[in-house]
Amino acid sequence: MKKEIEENESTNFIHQIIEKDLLEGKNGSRVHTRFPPEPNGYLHIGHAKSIILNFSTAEKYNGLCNLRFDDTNPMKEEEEYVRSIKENIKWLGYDWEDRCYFASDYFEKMYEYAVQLIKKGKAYVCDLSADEIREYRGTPTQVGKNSPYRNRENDENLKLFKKMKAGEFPNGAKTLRAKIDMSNPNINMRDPIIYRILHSAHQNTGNKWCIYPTYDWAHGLEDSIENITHSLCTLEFEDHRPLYDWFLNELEVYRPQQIEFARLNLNYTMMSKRKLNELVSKNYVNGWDDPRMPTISGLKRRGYTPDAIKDFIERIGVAKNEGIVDIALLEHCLRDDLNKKALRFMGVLDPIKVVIDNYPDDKTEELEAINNPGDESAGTRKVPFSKEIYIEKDDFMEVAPKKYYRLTIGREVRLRYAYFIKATSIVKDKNGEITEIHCTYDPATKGGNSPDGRKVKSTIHWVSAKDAIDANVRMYDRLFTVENPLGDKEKSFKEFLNPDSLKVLENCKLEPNLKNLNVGDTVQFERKGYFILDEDSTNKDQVFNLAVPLRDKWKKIRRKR
RNA sequence: UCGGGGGUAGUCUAACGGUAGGACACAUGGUUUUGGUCCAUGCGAUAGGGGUUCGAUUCCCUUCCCCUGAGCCA
Repeated sequence: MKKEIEENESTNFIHQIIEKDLLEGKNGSRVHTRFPPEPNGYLHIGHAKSIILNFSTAEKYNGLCNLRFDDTNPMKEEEEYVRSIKENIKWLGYDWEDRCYFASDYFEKMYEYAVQLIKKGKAYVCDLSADEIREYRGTPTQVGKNSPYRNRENDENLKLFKKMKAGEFPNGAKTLRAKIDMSNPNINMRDPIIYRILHSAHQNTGNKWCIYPTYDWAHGLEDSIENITHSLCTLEFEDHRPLYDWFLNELEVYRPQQIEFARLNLNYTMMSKRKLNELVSKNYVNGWDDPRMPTISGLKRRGYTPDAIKDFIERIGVAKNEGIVDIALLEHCLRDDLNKKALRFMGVLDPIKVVIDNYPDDKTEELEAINNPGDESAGTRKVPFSKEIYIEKDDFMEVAPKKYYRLTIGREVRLRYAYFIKATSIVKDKNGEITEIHCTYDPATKGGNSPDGRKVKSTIHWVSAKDAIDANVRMYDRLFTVENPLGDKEKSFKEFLNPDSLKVLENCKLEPNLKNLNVGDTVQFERKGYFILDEDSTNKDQVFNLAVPLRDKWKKIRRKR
């Protein structure tokens, strides 16, 4: 066991704690984690960090990880979110087996525990209003004062609590509070509320309950009931740990260990569920799975793979420093993964016609192309070639700057897997726009090799005009123009939305082999980037989403000038 | 000045008293039928000040900076 652990190179402070516990035989040397989402929104990449941490930690130590919905607030939660959360976790490649639980599964038990706490004299029913409770609570620098209801007899508390449960009081009329210490410097310990009255139907329990447990009361109990060993959560719950411990200790039940880590932040996007919701509801983006969204559904539709996301999460590590990770790392992980897996094709995104004057009018050749230069087992394919082809507009320049290696009048370049061609003349329309480039080809260079050994400065991609298939390609860019869209106190994040985050190219010409793709397949368009076939495709028209562009040295050179 | 947490290259992260290392980013060169990939090289950090020690990112003291907490949200 120990050897296994040492062989695994990735380490973080949580795993160090676990390994120490294992060595000491704590919890019977068992590891059991859980991922506890509230079903009140879609999961984002920040949640992916938690999912991957919890599931992979369990995996690493031969333990288990539960999926548990923390559904203690019926006002905000919906079945639809439960569905999407399950789907996202499965997509990431994790399996909770038969251990999908709901906080609401334990409502009865939680109620009994509350009764127990009352009987112990450690909880009381309070009649203070929300405003009054706030006043009595004090401030960080000022102690609170006891509620006038704090010293009710246990029997009266019990009676009242039963009436709360029976629905005899309106919302907000009463709460059940833990009796701890109104002068505790930790505000969470100043007689926290553990039950509130909410006459609201719950998606699981219907109208059975009109009192609902608060997070602090519910969460530790859920962990305890499920025999969780290590309860991993984000830093903002650090202040709640004393309360987590207090409840379980007072109840004298099994107490898991809560460990807090820093949540993930990414630049040029944001993780706020509420604000992401606003982008969706006000149509700044096209739904939760818009490929520009940092949601797991959005990432999936963008063309991200579970492997790339896992690799990313592994690389950023787990610590207690709150940092902002560069989204370039996420993109790198995707390229890294897709470079190994994606088949290459030629697609001209912004086409201009090239006529090869000395090529026979009606001839079509099938030329052999390599599917993945890094993976011989991916094989080869045939690509049709003919007299008229399309190339990218920016692969030709009438006046070529110094470091421009591509096609220009008089210069010879290679058409990938085809022939060397040399530009001879251009045709322009009345606006001075180039409409056609005329070239000659060298028949001896078939396949792209020159028998006389002459070199060419660049290789460009192309598509046979008469064989091309049409497609729409959605070019995505970062959603925001600034690293931290929430970082400006005066301006709304909406002012930093990138107006160019989506550009639709409607006249793309693709090699015919792409016809056989299925929705969700990801490919590389050579020299351009990785693209995924989107679900909006029809039999007639394919729609591709840019997942991530290839690194582009020429772009850098151009930018410098 | 109340409580809790945190400060290691531009970014994220390791080193647990013993050569400050890795990844991304950036830069330069090589290979290349993708200005991709790959390979090589370079750049570059312990917030400040004291102390303990043969030796401190690590332990102690102190100053500074950042985050977080006053929901019947989670």
